[in-house]
Amino acid sequence: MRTVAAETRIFQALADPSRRAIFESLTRGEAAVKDLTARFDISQPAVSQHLATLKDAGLVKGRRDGRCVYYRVNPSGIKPLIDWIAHYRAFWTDHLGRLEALLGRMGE
Amino acid sequence: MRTVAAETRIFQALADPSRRAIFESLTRGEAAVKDLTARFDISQPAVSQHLATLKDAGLVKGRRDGRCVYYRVNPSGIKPLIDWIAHYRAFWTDHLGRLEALLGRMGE
DNA sequence: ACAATCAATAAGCCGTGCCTTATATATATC
DNA sequence: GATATATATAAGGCACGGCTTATTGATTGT
Repeated sequence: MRTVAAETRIFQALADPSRRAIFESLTRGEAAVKDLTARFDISQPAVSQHLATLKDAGLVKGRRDGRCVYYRVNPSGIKPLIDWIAHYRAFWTDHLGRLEALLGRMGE
Repeated sequence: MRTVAAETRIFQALADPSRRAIFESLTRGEAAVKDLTARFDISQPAVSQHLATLKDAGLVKGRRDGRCVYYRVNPSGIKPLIDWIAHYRAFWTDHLGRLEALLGRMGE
């Protein structure tokens, strides 16, 4: 088994629409596997497998509470992704305005 | 054939290590297919296929000059990716410091 | 026109990815 | 302890992705 770069795991994890939808759903708040299974039109094992992939990429974390396992976004998980983009900042300096506006909103 | 979201195409395009390496190589400057073929240990058709995928995702652009076709990064190509990340900014506010530093460097 | 160079396309192989159903494991309840 | 609920794992099917070699297309030069 080969070691895979963090960026590769993150890009691969977010490349699948179903998995990205699950991740986006979790950004709206913590949710149990059964909640996500109810939300999407795929089987419970499929949801668990997607969550395992997201967890392996460091994008989410799981917490068991009784019978349920609640998943939530790991805020620092997308750091490698941000770092990767920042590394090629020379190519998106034209987005500077957008970023400044973003920083402004974040200061509120 | 199904329509695929822009973010999906971008994530999928950057998920493959070889393809991401080609993209990163292009951030160092324009290059012809033959240059990239010499740089990486894959066949010329493989390089062309990767470039087609990157182009389809809007990440690169091609320009023919004589027999050679030169590819370069499309600066606005990663905008959907930045927008996607920004949409979940609530989860990376802890990276604010890094971003501010980044903006500082970009102002130089 | 012919030959040489560069790139794209075609066809096929093979591994991987995502889904399913079936089963196992863990926890709670009766 | 037995049953029910919640999740994870196992196994298999099937499509897709990335690579190869072979070929075609485009451009240049002799």
